[in-house]
Amino acid sequence: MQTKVIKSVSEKKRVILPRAVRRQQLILATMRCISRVGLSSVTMAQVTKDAGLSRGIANLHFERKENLLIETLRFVTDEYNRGQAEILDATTFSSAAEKLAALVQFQFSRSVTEATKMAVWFAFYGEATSRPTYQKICADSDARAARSVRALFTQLGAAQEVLVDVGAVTDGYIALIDGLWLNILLAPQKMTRAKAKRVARTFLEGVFPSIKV
Amino acid sequence: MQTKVIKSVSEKKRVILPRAVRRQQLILATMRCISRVGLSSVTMAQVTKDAGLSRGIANLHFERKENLLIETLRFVTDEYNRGQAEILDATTFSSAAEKLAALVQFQFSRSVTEATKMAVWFAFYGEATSRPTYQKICADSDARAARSVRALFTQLGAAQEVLVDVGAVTDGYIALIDGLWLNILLAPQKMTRAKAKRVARTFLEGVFPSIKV
DNA sequence: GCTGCGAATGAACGCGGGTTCATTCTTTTC
DNA sequence: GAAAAGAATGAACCCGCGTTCATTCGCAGC
Repeated sequence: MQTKVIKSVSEKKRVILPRAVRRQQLILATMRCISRVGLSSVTMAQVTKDAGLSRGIANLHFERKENLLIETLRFVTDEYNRGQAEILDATTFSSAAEKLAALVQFQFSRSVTEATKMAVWFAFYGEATSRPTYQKICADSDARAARSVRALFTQLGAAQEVLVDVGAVTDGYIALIDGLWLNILLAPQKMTRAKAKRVARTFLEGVFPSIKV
Repeated sequence: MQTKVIKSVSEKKRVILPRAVRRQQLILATMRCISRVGLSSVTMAQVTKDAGLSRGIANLHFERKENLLIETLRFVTDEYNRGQAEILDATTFSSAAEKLAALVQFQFSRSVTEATKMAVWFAFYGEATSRPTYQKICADSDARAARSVRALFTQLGAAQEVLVDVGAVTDGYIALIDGLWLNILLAPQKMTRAKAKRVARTFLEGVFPSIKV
């Protein structure tokens, strides 16, 4: 049989790779599986199969399924926070307004809003109420994100002639973004990335009239 | 033993109630369980125990667990939509601005934002990507809610001197509310109902300057 | 009061999924 | 080149959960 020949050639070449690589492979596979079947019905069998690895490997590198899930959440939040910080901590922008434009661009970039990541975010949000660990990771990530946005908004507010309530505006902006992401996830054909950007810019131009985002 | 006496008195008095009552009991129990342990680990045993009923009764009234979950989602969305429609379809408000104020009041009322309901909403949102049935129910509910908000905003926009992009403002408002709900769920001590209302009103006064919400 | 119907019960079943571990294979060290 | 270390495998185990169903019990009709 041809299949047999092919199989015997490609079959079972056991590869050994560093721990960090395996962990990432499994995390990425977990993300794909969550977006495909949902957090509540992901199985280790699916994840390891998707990663092209054997059944027992997850336990070797993560011990328990719960750890793999937690690391997956951390992976997504860290990646986002790093990306956002890269913009907001940068000193190369010529103005605060430009930095703000870059932020919006980033928040609705393909890499942030791609279906599999959005699905993972909200899957964990949905479980956060009942899982202290998820709750903490989400809350910490949100707090970090909010702090740096607030700093930027304070700067922008100072340049305004009209007094703005920076606290309320920051909370509002964060909420707006979360809500737009949710919309993109639930009805992607109704809420596109372009439309979402427009909505975010409308909000920002409303509160900071002097700038054009 | 006293306990024994009490037990033997209160024990196993089998009660028979109409189907609709049993279904609602189970749905309410499901909501409590989801908010306590999360959608991904609710079990039928927990639900029936929480409802104070026997193991098999859920299958008697819902056939499969999945049906009970779907009905629970429908229960929550229907309740919200009914409440919102009651305000937006009313003809007793003396002005559109007043109607808007009532809407905000409703959206952050205790009954809408109570932890158990929020938890249920977002638990299903999180699974919606991978479950067409959930997705459809959520999308339909959102669309209905958006339609009537849009109608109100169109009215309000017409009364403005400055032209507003009603579409973008509606999308923005809906997203803002969703985001605020998410914040209330994830960090209730940081985002209170009062604060959320203030943020929503700030947004509305920004886009409809002529009115005070 | 008796009977039949259907609501309610909960013990039992079977399966699916997480976890374990003996074994195999690769790499490193001496 | 041998041996030790440890990465990777996957069959097997066990537990928990959804579902079934024989049985019990309350109530309406006669």
